[in-house]
Amino acid sequence: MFDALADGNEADPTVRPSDHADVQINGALPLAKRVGANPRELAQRVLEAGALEGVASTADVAGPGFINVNFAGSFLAEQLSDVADDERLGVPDADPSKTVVIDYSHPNVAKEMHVGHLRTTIIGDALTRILGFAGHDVIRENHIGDWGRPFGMLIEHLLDLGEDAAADGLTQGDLDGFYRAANRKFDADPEFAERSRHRVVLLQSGDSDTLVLWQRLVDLSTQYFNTVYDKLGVLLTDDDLAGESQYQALMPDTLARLEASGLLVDDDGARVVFPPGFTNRDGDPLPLIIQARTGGFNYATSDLACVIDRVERLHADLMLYVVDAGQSQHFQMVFEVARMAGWLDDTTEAVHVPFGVVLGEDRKRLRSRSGEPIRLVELIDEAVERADAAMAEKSPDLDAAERVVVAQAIGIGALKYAELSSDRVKDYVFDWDRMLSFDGNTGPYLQYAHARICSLFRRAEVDRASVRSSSIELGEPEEHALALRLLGYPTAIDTTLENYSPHKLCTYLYELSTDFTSFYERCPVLKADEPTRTSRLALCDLTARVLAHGLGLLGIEAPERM
RNA sequence: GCGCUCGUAGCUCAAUGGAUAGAGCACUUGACUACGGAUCAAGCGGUUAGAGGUUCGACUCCUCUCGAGCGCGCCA
Repeated sequence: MFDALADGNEADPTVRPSDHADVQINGALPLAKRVGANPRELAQRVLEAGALEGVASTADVAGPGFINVNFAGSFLAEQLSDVADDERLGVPDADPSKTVVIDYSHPNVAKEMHVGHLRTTIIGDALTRILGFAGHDVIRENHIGDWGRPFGMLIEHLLDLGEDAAADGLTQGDLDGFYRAANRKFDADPEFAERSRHRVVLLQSGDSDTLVLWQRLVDLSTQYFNTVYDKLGVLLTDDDLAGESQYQALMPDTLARLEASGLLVDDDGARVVFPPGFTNRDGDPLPLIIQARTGGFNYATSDLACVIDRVERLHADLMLYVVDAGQSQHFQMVFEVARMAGWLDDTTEAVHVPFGVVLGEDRKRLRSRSGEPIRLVELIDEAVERADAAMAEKSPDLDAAERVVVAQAIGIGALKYAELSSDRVKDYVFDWDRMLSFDGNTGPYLQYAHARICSLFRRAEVDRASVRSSSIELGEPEEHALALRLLGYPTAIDTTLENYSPHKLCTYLYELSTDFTSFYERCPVLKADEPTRTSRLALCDLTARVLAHGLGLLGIEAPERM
């Protein structure tokens, strides 16, 4: 629709929202500079070309050469009815569609899940849903920590406790207790420590009895993780498990391939690769250690094996690693080595999607009063309890069974939305009252806007599907603004995926909600005469659909009443 | 010491190099026997940590300084 600007001139075709009009078009400024013309005159010529006929109600040149456009109501209404008929709400299918492997959550076997896991799990899950809806082929990989030296002591501790007792503790969610007890014994009891070291050797050599015990630990832990995933409502299942153990067999080959490529260097008995540009404390080149002096492999090796596997077996075009920001140098080095070895290139890309720390009110890393990290399940349960208490107070007429379901949706939704609504790379302050507030950029506020629309339809006693194809008139400014916002959904998804930033989608949905409530205050729906009533119902219907859909992409439910 | 990330209203957060830096909370005021007030409208509040630079235009890009967090060789 703005071809006049592009016109083969490589002008910036960007159309963006503006305070001064529905949208502003800035392309005339850079274009004028390139061709040495006066930007205002150029913009004027663009307008006179007449491409906005039937689209704009007003279009004029402003400031240094912006083109301000206000859309004609009839044009917006036409676009809206196309979107209303579209299952995808106007969002096009990705072209090309990529195979995206996304690595997130990755808890450790026989260790508790904490707030850090909450971030990777929630952000990863939202990105999975958004990428999938956008039309990509998404493969989830939960790279659990199920291998390594601690497993010697964990297995011995399992034997000492007896399998049944151990199973009780682990499935009850006392993973830290189990781990700490094993660790204490390891430090205090030389005989236990010796058994543990021997057990590691057995595990690594593939001793079948040991593997059975190891598998038992893994099964108990993943069973527990699944209860957490279930509470959280995330997509991960056992099918997505791709633990470190699974890459052990690939590591000798990874080493061999690095050796064959000539990248591998012997350094003080260890086998390493020196990616350029990394230095250590003393200013010397910093190596990525592939094989330790002891002959053992490192997590760098495992991550490289992982890259190879994802590229060659899964045919990934894009690999996302939703891992805390503290790992960023590690990933830079791993990816650099993978590029040097030719496993990654311009068409096969690996991206670290980092996130910051969760802070307490004191702006320090969130801890419990005793200084321990807070267990994820406790956070989840408290979120639901707090939501339930709010329901009891504010919606006493909701029946008990429904309240249980809705409290889940609101509590979990609030928790997730708080994670997702600020820029993931920054640290964020955890605050129950703020996240559960019904005012501001929160989950409950968005859910409330949706529930109000559902309520409207219950009272209207009309079938939502029947108003869907009705024609829409945009008389009031609030209707116009809401329409414009609704048409912005595809762009919101696009910008969200540009940098894998779910908070962009959150911001869009929040703005949609505020636009809706402004409309709702100013424009009576049920009391309006026809055809305005039906037109407004159609606007409401589309708003609710976009809200519910967008929340769905964030992994958040949109209850019909609350 | 080196590297990465961050620094925006009192607080919590936004702002694909575009016009007068926007929201929510808090504070002040207005609307209501309410299509769910769990709301809406408005006011107050800024040297975007500081200094240079690039640009028609900088919170955004570059350089330096200050401050905070994290990482920096055989754990994962």
